[in-house]
Amino acid sequence: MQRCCAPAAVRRRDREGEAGLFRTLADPHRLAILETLAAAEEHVCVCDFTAGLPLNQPTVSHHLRLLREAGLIESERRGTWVYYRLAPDARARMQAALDVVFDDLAVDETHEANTECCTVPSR
Amino acid sequence: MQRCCAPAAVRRRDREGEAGLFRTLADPHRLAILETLAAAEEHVCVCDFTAGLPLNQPTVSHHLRLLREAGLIESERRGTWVYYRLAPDARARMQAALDVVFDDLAVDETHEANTECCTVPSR
DNA sequence: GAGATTCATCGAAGAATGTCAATACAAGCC
DNA sequence: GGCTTGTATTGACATTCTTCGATGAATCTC
Repeated sequence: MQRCCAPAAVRRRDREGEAGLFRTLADPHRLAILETLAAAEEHVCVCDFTAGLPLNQPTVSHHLRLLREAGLIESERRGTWVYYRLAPDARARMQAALDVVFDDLAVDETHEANTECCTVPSR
Repeated sequence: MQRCCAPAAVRRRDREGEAGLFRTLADPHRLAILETLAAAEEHVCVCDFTAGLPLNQPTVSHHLRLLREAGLIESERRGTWVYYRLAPDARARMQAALDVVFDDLAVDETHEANTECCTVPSR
């Protein structure tokens, strides 16, 4: 009787934070905002997003809030206008989230002895 | 009368595909599956996921289907068991999606003349 | 063939999300 | 002060997502 596979493969670390970061990027309009901010040399006015995106103003504000709460962008008020810019570590944090998933780091911290695995056919 | 900012900042390219990829990673259990497959040397049996994740079997199957439909993982049946592995280009595709957002490439393809920008205060 | 096991699919319930109209808040101007 | 403009928040609705029980499909053993 053999196991179907290596006994304890499944990683069980909590990836809620990384999943939340990816969820923040899981909307094309938020990607457009991030892409705009990443390409902009200066801060970008909210009014540019309300004018440039096919969304109403409250929806734009909603997406900006989600990005801000995720720590990916930062805001600054200048008089009547509010300007947004990419957070300095935005890209690094997204890259780190990706690396956590695809790099085989931290080997012994997440395994669990899965002693009731299936058996393998003769094949 | 001055503009509040550079006239045509907002990117308007369709990022539905990239957003869909990020949405696929926007769940901690799917991240655990990907992380497991990335760390595994061999293919991983579905039974390992149903045993190792705090989810019922139909839910595990659902997540595997989403990952498979996104092209991030591949399946292979061996007799009764089904084995999954990371798609060869999975990481590269996620990296490309990230780069599209944060790299300032393809400068002239996405701008739109936003001629009705706000004005800037004297400051 | 019948029965058992593994995995996928279906259908439904609850939660989360995207969107917008209405409204509130903040700042500048008269 | 009141008025106007830019932005944020609230409340509601429709859609999507996560989850699970029930069921179906595929394969193996007897």
